[in-house]
Amino acid sequence: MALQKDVEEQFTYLKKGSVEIIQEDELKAKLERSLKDGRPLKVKAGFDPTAPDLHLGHTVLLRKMKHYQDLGHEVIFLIGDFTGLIGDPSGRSKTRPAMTREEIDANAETYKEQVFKILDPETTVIDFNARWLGQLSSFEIMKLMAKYTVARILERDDFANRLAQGHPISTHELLYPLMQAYDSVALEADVEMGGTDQKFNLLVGRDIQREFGQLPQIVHTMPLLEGLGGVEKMSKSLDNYVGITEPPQEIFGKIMSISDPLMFRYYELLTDVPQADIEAMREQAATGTAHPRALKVKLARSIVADFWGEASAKGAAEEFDRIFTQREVPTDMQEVEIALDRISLLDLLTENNLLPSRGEAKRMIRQGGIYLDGQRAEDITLELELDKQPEVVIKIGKKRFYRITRKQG
RNA sequence: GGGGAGAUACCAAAGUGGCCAACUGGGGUAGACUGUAAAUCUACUGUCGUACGACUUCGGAGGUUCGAAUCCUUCUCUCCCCA
Repeated sequence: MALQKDVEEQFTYLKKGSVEIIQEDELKAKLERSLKDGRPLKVKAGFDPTAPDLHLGHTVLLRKMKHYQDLGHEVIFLIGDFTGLIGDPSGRSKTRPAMTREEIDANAETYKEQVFKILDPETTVIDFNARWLGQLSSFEIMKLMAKYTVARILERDDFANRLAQGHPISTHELLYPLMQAYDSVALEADVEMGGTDQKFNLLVGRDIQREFGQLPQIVHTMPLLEGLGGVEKMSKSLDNYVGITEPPQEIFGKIMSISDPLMFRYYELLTDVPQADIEAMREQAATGTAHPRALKVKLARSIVADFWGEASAKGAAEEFDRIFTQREVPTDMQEVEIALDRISLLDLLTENNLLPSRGEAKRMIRQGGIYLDGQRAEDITLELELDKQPEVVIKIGKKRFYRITRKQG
């Protein structure tokens, strides 16, 4: 397919949205050669198996990987099952807990199911680095370690910071960049992609490949997507993420809750809307010719459509409007069945894990955060009479709805 | 190997025998205002009881004391300096 496209055209397509390509002229040269020999480039990106669910942050990178595929290159989705045993120190101020074999396997499976929402299932190669890292003898590891110096490893931001702040660094963590670099050797990667936080690791890959007599890979970094709060990067552990398998309604709602500045950032990284159009929207929002809310709706729809299709996106938008603009009850909500005729509100909330403790539930009621069929619950001692009223809709906070029903039989 | 410092709730960080369920900041949650935006304001943020209150928490284990996050012993972990 696109191996016919000329080099400049490919390069422009690949560069869009990227933070850095090291070195640009080397990439062009590689594209040139690939075109001449009819041999696709090997593009590698490693994924840590800690997050069983992909979120929008990952899709920034995946979208770019897809671009390589669009051009006919070979994309290798590398699951770091071996390095996951170490725990990537990237962006961490603490040592990441190592995972068990079982956890890694389970997570890897989940990954495979999800990446194909973005990547082409026909051409994507999925690999595991335990395949070669697990085979290395301690002698070979020593030889690998001999190829790099402690000072250079400690240059890395994460390590330098942790050292400066007196946080512990375990010795095995120092090996992480070398292991990842060796992946590139084993795969003979032409390009390695990653978030900007990966820059150091990716660069080590170049050095180590050179040591092994290979042409150094191109380092291609993408921005890190900010999480819903807009400050920290999107991550599962911070719970500020939008998972790509989440239901349309959830995704839509989460996107609607982001701030305006963040919305434009998301436009840049999560849609194919051209940069010029984004700037125009920014202008319109600032001058009041367009309501920011409308722009956000458009963004939310676009993202939902990526994973669930246009129809679901439309449905999600309508549902959102119904609940939050017209303040009606959602059409679908989680059901909770109760096998009692009477139950106190507190028991209901805590025994079904709607809230973590009775104290929390009381607090919510006192603060006016609990609604029953649209009526604010004022009384902590309130009892529901399910024998008289077998169905009641309970709203917790702004966004959580449950349908409570009397269990029959 | 030697010497010193430290481990407090989600994070940071006070507290060094009773006034400590533990200052303060951040984060989070709820409410007001809104566009489920931002900013702002208010409240809450260990468990249990409607509540006066009770109970369990300050790295682990043991001890001293009427009483311990605070003192002692020991264990685990971390950082710094010297070699």
